[in-house]
Amino acid sequence: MEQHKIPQATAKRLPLYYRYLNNLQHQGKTRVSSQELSDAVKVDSATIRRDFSYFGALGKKGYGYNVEYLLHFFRETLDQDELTEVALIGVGNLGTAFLKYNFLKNNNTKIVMAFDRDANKVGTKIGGVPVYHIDDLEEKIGDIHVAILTIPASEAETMTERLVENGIEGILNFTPARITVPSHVRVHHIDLAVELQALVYFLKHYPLDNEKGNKKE
Amino acid sequence: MEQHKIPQATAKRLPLYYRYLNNLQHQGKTRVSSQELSDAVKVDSATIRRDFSYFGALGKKGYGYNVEYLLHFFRETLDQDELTEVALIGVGNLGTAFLKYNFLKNNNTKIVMAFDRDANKVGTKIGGVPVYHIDDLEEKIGDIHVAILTIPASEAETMTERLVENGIEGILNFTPARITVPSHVRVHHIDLAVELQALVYFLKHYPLDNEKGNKKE
DNA sequence: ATCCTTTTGTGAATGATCTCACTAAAAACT
DNA sequence: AGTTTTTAGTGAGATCATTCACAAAAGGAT
Ligand SMILES: NC(=O)c1ccc[n+]([C@@H]2O[C@H](COP(=O)([O-])OP(=O)(O)OC[C@H]3O[C@@H](n4cnc5c(N)ncnc54)[C@H](O)[C@@H]3O)[C@@H](O)[C@H]2O)c1
Ligand SMILES: NC(=O)c1ccc[n+]([C@@H]2O[C@H](COP(=O)([O-])OP(=O)(O)OC[C@H]3O[C@@H](n4cnc5c(N)ncnc54)[C@H](O)[C@@H]3O)[C@@H](O)[C@H]2O)c1
Repeated sequence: MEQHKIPQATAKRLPLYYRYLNNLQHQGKTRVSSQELSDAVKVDSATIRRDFSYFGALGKKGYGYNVEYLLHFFRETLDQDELTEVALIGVGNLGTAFLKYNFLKNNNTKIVMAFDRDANKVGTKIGGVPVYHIDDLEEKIGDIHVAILTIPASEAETMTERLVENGIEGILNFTPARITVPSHVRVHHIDLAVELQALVYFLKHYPLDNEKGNKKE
Repeated sequence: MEQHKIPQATAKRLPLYYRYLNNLQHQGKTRVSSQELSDAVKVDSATIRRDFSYFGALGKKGYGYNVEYLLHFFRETLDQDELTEVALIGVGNLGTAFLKYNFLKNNNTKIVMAFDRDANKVGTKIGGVPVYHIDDLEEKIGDIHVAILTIPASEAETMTERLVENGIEGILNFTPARITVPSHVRVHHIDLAVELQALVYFLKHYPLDNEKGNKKE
């Protein structure tokens, strides 16, 4: 609850850095420069150095960064040791895919329960995660504070109210609905149809160069 | 290939506006104010007016915007009449979910074919979309220029090269790998594990207000 | 026709993020 | 030990995006 100084843009890149540093460590690399990192994660090297600098001087001039040290540092900063439990609401196409995916790899989050209103799904386990009836939400949710929302858009608003009443403070919303929440609740929207449409729009209206080279975003 | 003036941030919101305006029309509404729109899509009303203003004066002072006219205008701007065909690479958990989802609702994009290397999947149809063997990519891809990538991260770099050689210019990448592409190719990353981790990070480190009200992002 | 209300469109201020370009420190080399 | 090379950290400026706040236009009412 401390660091107010880290820009949101930086915070969003931290998990990315963290994951790549993990890869490096598994490969046995002990040092890395901002330029190498830049090539790998496709973020400008100056931006990477700036990002790291918000946490103090983590590197050594003329040497780069020590992978081990950086990882150790980020593990603390990103609370990697502390597991955050997540509930998934709506075991449909998308929800099922998430349940089968192991978010725990390089990650400190775990889906520990799922809810649906379809009696055929209730009682089963998908990817090791138990599926409960949505009517039992109040009973089962415990002190989980993060939810993934993968129900039809028409259900989103009502469900959100219910989730918030039951202590949810963070929602990853895959529904196209733009849900309304009290100000202490944080919602991140991932709108796949919009992403696809935006990509197509950029392709048509923002022509890129025609030569070799790299571009991000 | 004209409007260079529209900020990327604006371009990304256009599909969102478009979809909501469609809803309004189906509800029979003929006019809408920037404030109403703001409440619905959770974007500041001044931002909405600014966004629209890049396209000229689309509204009337003291009245708002005519839904029909705005829709007509966006339909042209977003090339809604022109269907963009998309290929999906990797019919696994996530890929299957996308195939079963109808992106065409309020949308001008359609997944028309999928590829996998798993013989059990090849030859089937999922959500009406034929699944071909990845070896037949060159033969089947035709002049599709947009691909959705849902294969394992380890395959991403090689597959990307292959896609680009076969005319792909836009990639929606769900793989954690940050792929390298020539500069005429556009990649949008959607990294679900990062999104989840970022949400958790924000929850822990960026406490929000404690009272009632709305907040976006 | 006049007045009051609504709501756009936008100049200017603010805020956020990114990037250049340089200093200084450490490493690597000779 | 001295020289060269590498590379972090950062001040300052550039770029991009959001928001304020208000004049002007149009609608609606009487
Ligand atoms: N599948 C995709 O590729 C995709 C793409 C973009 C957006 N989305 C959005 O993601 C959401 C889920 O999509 P999907 O394809 O998985 O849909 P789906 O219909 O396959 O799954 C929805 C699930 O939610 C359950 N459900 C419905 N109402 C519920 C309630 N009140 N409480 C608990 N469970 C309830 C249903 O039983 C079903 O299992 C939708 O809002 C959709 O618009 C999906
Ligand atoms: N499922 C999720 O919720 C989730 C979440 C975050 C990220 N991801 C990422 O999305 C990607 C796909 O995830 P998934 O869960 O669907 O994986 P998956 O293993 O279920 O599916 C991968 C599919 O790709 C196919 N494939 C593998 N190599 C191929 C190749 N060279 N050519 C063609 N097809 C090939 C496989 O046969 C399989 O059907 C992964 O990179 C994963 O990290 C998935």
